[in-house]
Parts: sequence; C-alpha cells; structure tokens
Amino acid sequence: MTTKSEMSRLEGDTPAQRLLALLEVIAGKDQFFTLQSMVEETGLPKPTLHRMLQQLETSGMLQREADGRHYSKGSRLRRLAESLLLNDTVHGARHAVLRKLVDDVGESCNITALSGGEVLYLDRVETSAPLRFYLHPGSRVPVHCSASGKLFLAQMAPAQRRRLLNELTLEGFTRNTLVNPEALEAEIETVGRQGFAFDDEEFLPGLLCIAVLAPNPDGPSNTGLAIQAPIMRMTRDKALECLPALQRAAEQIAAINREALSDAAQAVAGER
Amino acid sequence: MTTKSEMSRLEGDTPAQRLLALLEVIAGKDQFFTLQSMVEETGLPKPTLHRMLQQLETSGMLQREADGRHYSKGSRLRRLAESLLLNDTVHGARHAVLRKLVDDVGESCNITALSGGEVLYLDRVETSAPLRFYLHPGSRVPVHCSASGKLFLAQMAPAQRRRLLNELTLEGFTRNTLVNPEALEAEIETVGRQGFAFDDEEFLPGLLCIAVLAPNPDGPSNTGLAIQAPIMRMTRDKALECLPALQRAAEQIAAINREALSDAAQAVAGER
DNA sequence: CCAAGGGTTCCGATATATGGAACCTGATTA
DNA sequence: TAATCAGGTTCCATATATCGGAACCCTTGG
Repeated sequence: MTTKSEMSRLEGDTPAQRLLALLEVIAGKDQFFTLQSMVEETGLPKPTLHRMLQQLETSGMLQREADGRHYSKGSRLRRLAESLLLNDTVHGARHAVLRKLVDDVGESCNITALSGGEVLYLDRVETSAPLRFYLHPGSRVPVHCSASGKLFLAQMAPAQRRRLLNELTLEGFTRNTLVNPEALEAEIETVGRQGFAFDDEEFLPGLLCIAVLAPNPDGPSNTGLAIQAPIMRMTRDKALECLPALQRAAEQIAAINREALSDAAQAVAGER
Repeated sequence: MTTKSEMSRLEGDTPAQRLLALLEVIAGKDQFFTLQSMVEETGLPKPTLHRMLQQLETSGMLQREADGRHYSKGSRLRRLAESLLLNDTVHGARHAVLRKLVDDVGESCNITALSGGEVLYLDRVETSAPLRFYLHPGSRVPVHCSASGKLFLAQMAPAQRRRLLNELTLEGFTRNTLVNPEALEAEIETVGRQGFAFDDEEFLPGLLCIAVLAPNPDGPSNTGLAIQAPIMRMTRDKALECLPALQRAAEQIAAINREALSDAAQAVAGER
C-alpha cells in the first residue's frame, strides 16, 4: 500500500526546502524509522536521504538507536518544536479572539491576509452547527470574490489596484461572481465607503460572508476578519446584526498586531 | 544590548544546518521581526539572510505582514511544530515512566544513551528536594565516569570496548574517577556481572548515581536509566534499596522501545 | 530636492547537493 | 564454511545552490 502510490517526492526547489519537507514527514512519524523506510516513503535516492539524515543527526535533530539503523527525533528537534509553539502568543491571542467571536455569532469565522494577490486564510474556527462549509487555514481564494479580498482592494491606491486586477482574470465561480471590471470597481467603491463587505454567494454557492479589516491607523491593513455561514442560516440583514461584534473583534486583533510590531521594534531581551 | 555581544553567528557546517539554526532563533521570537533585526541578531550578511527568509516564506513557513517588512511564523511552521510534538508518544511515554520513578525514589533520574563514545542525557526529571544537581537533557559526559556509561561498556564485545577506550583519555574529574585502565576493566567486569552500576563521586564531587539498562533481548541496549542524588541524602546501601523500582522502570521503558521498533518495522499507514 | 535606512537584485567565485554505481557489513541460508 | 541478500555507506564527476560585496531601489523624513 505504501509501494509507489502517491508519495509526493518531497517537492521543493532548493535543498533547504526539501530538507524541511523531509522534516515534515519525520514529524508525522510516531515511531523509529530507518533509512530504507524513508526511501520508500519519499522516493528520494538512498545516498541523498542518507546525507540529509546524517546532517539532521549531527546537528542533534535526530538520534539513532543502538542498532545504528533506527532513527528517532532528537532533543533539539523537540526543543525547537516546543519553542515554536511556546513563543507564539500573537497567534494564540488572535486565535482566542476568533474563538470568542465564533461563540458570539454562532458561525464559523476566519482571519485572512492578502498574500501574492490572493486572500490567504490565516486561521479559522468552526461553528459547532452541523451544517457548515469546511475550509482550512493555509488555503487561498481569489480577491475579487471574497469579502475580505474586496476590502483589501478597496484600501489600495487606484493605480495599485488596477495593476493587480490587470494581471488577474476575474474568474466566475457562481452566478453572483463579479466578473465585470466596472461592476467590481463599483462594488469596491461601496465597500470602501461602508468599511465592510459581503460575499453573497460569489465564490461558493450557498455561502454568505461578511468581513471587516482590523483597523491600522498607520496605513493599509493586512488582516481581515470574516464570518462565513450557509445561506440556510444567514441573510445580509442577519449578517449586519453581527457587524458590531465583528468590529469589536477586529479592533482587538488590531491591538494585538500593534503590540507585536512595537515589541519587535524595541527588541527587548526579556526572558521570563 | 543586542549590539555585537554574544551572538553565535549561526554555527553550522552546511547551509541546511545554518537554516535550522536560523529557525531556532525565529522559534524563540514572540513578535514580528524584520530582515534587519535578524542581521543584527545573527551576524549573517544581509543578502544571505534575505535568501533564507525568502525560502522560508515561499514554502509557507513564514509570512509577511502588510508592510512587507515584518515577518511572522506561518501556518506551515506551526503545523510542523504541532505535528512534531503530537507524534512523539515514545518520548512522552518514556517521560511518564521517568516521572513516576522520580516520585517513587524521591531523587532526580535520567534516561541516557551512548552516542559517539559519550553518554548523552536524553531526558531528565528533577526531584523537588531543594538541594540538587542541575544537569540538563542534551548534555554529555564521558563513559568511564558515568554509571550508565560503565554499563554500556560492559555489554560491548571486549575488542569493541578496547577500540573505544584506546581513543579516549581517561580524564580524572575527582579523586574517585577511574583513570587506570586495569581498574576500569575490573569495574566493568563487576558491573557486567551485577547488571547495575554505581557512580560514586567519579564525575562530580558529592554526586552518587546508580544505573541499570533497559533490557533488550535482541542485543545491546542503548537506553540507560539512572538515579542521581547528592551524597547528603544517598549512600550505596540506600541506592540498592531503590534498585527494584529502577529495574521495574527500566523494563517499562524497554517495552516502550520494543513497541516503537516493531511498529516501525511494519510501517502501517494508519492515521486517526 | 536630497539624504539615509532598509529591502532587493546582480553575479562570478565557490561550496554543496545529486544520485548511479560500487562497496561494506552483518544476518540468514545453503 | 561459503554464498546470498538486504540494508547502510562511500565514491565521485556533474549539476546546482550558496555566498556576499556592491550596486540598485524604494520609502520616509528632512
């Protein structure tokens, strides 16, 4: 079953990226593993893998058992993982705000960012209601058919926006998707004036979203916050009722971002 | 204060290892950071660091804020860390056994392995008693003056042992350190017969240890288990009273190792 | 309009990675 | 005891990535 099926051959353009991909495979293992088992799992040539594992071993990321054939995760790797998770209060704080918002409005919510001309889902908390859309952090959607995407567009300088939109094809996903540039411009103008945006089945049939930006007084914001619900439970009017809670949450997230930025500027070396 | 003090210039012999070291620095950051701040912290040339960060960004390990200057940890990095910690029940299980042993005997205990001719501390749980030696996982001590080290030596074939000891200098740390090869051989012989070993102030003055190996029927064991206590609270006789508890714990750890190995051999692809 | 402090790009010299093939090693089998 | 085999390890010519000084490009802020 693990023969030659769908192993992704450790994609990556550079050696370093391939090594990270290897680390991900290793991270998922809950047992000891051997060179050979990794060869089968990743499809990499044996000497290549041998070299990679050797590097990880000499740097203390992996360790070998007595037999010299089985590897397991080293203490340095574990410390790295712990440190990564411990020192991520920014994400933790954002996530807490998100969770609270989901509690308040009873629908799935997510935090988004503009990345490479697309909207990137940074984090997401699902409602507990049985009927729901399943979208996960890390996925991307086009700007022109996303509520927060339209907000990102609205805060751009016109020239900048035109440059971006010229490179993009306004792909139509549903009957409601704005594929006409003029219509999109008009919508963006409205959205910019209002300070919030809808996505009324413009990307997925049956999905209605409302979004705002985490306000950033010093310039454009790259943090969107959106509620997503099936139209079975949500209308534009109902969504508007959630707007205050949404804006409150957005302000909290803005405060978290602001703090993280100013901390970084000072770079105080205060460990606890 | 962060000017030119003691930044370690990201040690590492290969690019990949340097990148991992960079990841460790990033892991410790709890805020956004910029290229420039990393240059100051690591001493790496700007273009080099720029390339590294770029690689991490394009692979989703990092992400940039709206200003394009501040980086933060990406979702893929977070997932990697979570996966690393979640799928490490081997370590978790071992640690639980260790913790229980510390409860039972009331003194600090650790799990060790032989690595590159030295004894490596894999894990350690401290007693709560106020007076204690502070040694941490990842540190190394010479084989000839460590209780578990002597056990590792005792299970080697004589030729193998001689090869190792010939390369080592029997450095003396205390009055009790066995620096005489004949005396060491005799001790090893005793230790091998008994199945347990003492370190009676042979490495650190005032520190007494007793160790056993996690038994491995299929060959030599690379897992030692030791109790370490200050002589204020511990004598050889008292240590012997702890031996049954120690051996019980060692057997449990052996069972955990055995399981992890057989799982690995089968390499069943069962996710939950 | 001109600095100045970042970030980004260039590019030739250099160091690494690559992976097929050969080699070693210990365990099993004949 | 020798032949076999399944890993692991090493070799090495070639392809690729890294390195980092220097120059370039932005965005502030005077």
